Amino acid sequence: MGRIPCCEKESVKKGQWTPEEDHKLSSYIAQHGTRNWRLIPKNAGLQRCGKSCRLRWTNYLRPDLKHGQFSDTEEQIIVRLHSVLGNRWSVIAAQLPGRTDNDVKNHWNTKLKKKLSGMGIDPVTHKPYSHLMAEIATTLAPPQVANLAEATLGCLKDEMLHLLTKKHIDIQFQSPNSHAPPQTSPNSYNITSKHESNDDDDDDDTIEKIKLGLSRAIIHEPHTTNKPCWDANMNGASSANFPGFHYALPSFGHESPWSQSMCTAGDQQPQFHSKLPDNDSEGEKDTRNVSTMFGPDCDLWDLPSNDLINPLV
DNA sequence: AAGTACAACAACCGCGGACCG
DNA sequence: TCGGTCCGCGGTTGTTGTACT
Repeated sequence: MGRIPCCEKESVKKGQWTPEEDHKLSSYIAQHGTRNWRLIPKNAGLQRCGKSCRLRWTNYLRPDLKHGQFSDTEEQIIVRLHSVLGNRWSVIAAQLPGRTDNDVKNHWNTKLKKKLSGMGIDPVTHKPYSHLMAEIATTLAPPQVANLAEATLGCLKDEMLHLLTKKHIDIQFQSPNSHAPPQTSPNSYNITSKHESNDDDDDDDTIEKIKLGLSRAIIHEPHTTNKPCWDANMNGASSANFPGFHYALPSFGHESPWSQSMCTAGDQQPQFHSKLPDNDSEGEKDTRNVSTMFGPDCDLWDLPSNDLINPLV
């Protein structure tokens, strides 16, 4: 025996709600409350599924909802809670008055995930990508590590070029030995890009410089110590993308962070920091060590109990 | 001005747990 | 204890608005 449908699918309307429907639903709920969602659409004169009514009310019509932009403080709370709770949007939303789980989820998927990725932080684990790569590397045999490293370089390079040039990119790896397959640890790379237009010389100069810089960065991992130098100074460019909240990204001199971590796997824990908001002041933010907040043994990242609006179970 | 790509938001869907008789 | 029903959650898809070419 299957699950019975929540409503008769044929007779219910779907899609965007009209102002008239909103008014009907709001008026009915103002008078009768939200008991029994199944009956609400029928009694309110709506050709909608009860589920759809509930969603419309909880996500949009409820009078206590905030509809504006998320503040920096709200974003910080989401990131911090997500690092511990994962995708438990309803629990996270419970800490943000006026925000719904749908709001939080959408904001995470459209903005915060990208911000973290842009900072070199994996939005799923909240660890630096370099750290993840190091963890993966410890589980693989050296040849597999080499292949993984090369594949990752390719992905990163593609994405960086795409972001930087916003033009069609066609990248070719070329080994100095033309007979050798590209995956055999090339000593040099030749990056070429196809542009859809050549009418802007200045723009192309810039792009060429970017490509050259990337090529150099990819080719050489020279002259630095094996120890990553985690940047305790929070003024890096990456954090500028996330005002009010800072993961300190590792600084490896001229090396790519992940490649350095591959060489120093298990060697040193990153010491990254986060600026957290004062309870009320947006302007003044204290700095705490995130290793205690995001580490495996963190106690809900030292969050003072009065930071939480609702108890977390 | 038109077409395209992308971002943001709104809504839907299916599942699982809670509740109740 | 069990089955039926309802509600809430999280993932996914659809729609709209905006920027860019």
